[in-house]
Amino acid sequence: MTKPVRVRFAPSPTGYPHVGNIRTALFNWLFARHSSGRFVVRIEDTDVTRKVEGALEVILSGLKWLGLDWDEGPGVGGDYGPYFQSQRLSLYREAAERLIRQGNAYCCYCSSQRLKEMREEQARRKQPPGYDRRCRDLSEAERVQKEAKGITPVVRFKTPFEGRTRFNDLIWGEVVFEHGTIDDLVLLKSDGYPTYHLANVVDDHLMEISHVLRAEEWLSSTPRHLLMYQALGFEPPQFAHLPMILGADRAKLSKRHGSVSITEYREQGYLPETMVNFLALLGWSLDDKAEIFSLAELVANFSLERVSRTGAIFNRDKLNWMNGAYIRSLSLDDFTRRTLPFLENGLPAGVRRPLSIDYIGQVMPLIQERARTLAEVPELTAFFFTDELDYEPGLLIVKKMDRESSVQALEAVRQRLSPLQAFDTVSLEAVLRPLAAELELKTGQLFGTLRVAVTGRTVAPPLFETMSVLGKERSLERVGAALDKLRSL
RNA sequence: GCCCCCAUCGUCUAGAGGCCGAGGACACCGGCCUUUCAAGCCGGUAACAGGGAGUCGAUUUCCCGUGGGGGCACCA
Repeated sequence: MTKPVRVRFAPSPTGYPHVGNIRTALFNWLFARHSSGRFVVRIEDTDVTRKVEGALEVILSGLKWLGLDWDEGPGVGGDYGPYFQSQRLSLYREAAERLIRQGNAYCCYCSSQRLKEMREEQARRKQPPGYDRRCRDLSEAERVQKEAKGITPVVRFKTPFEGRTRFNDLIWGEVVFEHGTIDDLVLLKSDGYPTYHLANVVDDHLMEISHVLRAEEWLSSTPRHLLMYQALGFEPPQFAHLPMILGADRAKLSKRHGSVSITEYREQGYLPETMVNFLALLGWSLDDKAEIFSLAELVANFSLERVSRTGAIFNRDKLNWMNGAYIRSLSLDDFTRRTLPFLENGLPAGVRRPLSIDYIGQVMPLIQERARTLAEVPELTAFFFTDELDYEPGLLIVKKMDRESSVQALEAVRQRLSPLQAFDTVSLEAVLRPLAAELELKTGQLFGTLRVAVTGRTVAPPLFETMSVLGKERSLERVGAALDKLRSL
């Protein structure tokens, strides 16, 4: 009989949620949901010195944003709590003490100064760094003496000198490590907090975690963990190490590569469904065709067998494309609703607030298929909201035209449009297209000039739609302003 | 330095001995559509790093090398 699937995402509140961490969370979540298992969030707050205030909240809100809900953990509780390691200190201490009693661990009194010098010396001699085990076989008398000096020891694991540990990683297959290459790692720090290694093993066991899905960077510490499971008499979970997410230079994705926090993508106007889909495809694929997956489709199709072993570069171009595709697939209402906060934030301060929902509703259809991120919508649509257009007058003179012909064209436009009753796209086209012919201009010339007059830019949404949304009065005002600019040239 | 791992277009990847003179997607380049830009449609450029072994036959198996990554903290 197989044990029920229980997986966990175990972030450390030492910084904002890196997309790599989020990808790990996503895969854990997908695996749990696919196998009707439980997804646990456990907070690994054992590094007091690196703790970042507010990071926890950001991590959790990031998960919520993406739709990754958890069955046990912060805010929801569960039968295996507490879910903060800082509240489980006695459990780790007990485990460490037991290991000492059993002869699997020992107190180490070496100062961090000595350890540092030792590592430097090892580096100088081009030897692999590692603890030299000076305290491994201290006599009782020596220990008493050290204690008398007031030194608070750390607890180290007694890694066997001989033998090897092999395990079958669900993604990497069989992996073997010689014990001789593993030093005596610290289990309990001198401040009484456990290291990741100890806390992880103890908690994964106590929380009955069945599968550990974590990044590849943990692969080489897995044998240490296995050794600890063995010493503690715990049955280890199954391990699956996920490929790394890389920067453009193929190194582990980090700050210097630009945006790495999921919150930055949120702020930059990427949709959660884009991030989920994109991250899922970094290291996992279904077949040789499918690119766009909803969360539900991912749940239905996810499997570890289809996770690759190769690190994947985070490709911003593809992310942008995908976000554009998702934006286009949104209903107009949904698109508008999601864009609203970005408009509130991004439109020039001079634009009167509150923004008119009705007016925005008219603008949004013109921009939806052109936006790649929500954050660029304000920039793309600013001319709809501002009264004064600030642009280079020269832009009004398009290809094969000069100042005179441009003035003429805009004057003609003004004359023909002034008496218009209906200012809809059909009426506008019915007037302006013939006008171009009449003026012996290509439509591109007339419309190009007019586009600049009305929007202040050469690239904009379709002209007639734009003018229709702006309305007759404002459109003609802008034509007038353009004429002034041209004449002052 | 030591240990572990990885290796198909620029990027994400499909490919589990003949279906591959290698497929899809992004990006890029053409073309169509078109009032600009997008979107859409059509087409194109572009990869199995190298060397052995084994096989009737290797992108696909094994070995060697090469390149890359990860780890080696009282950080996770």
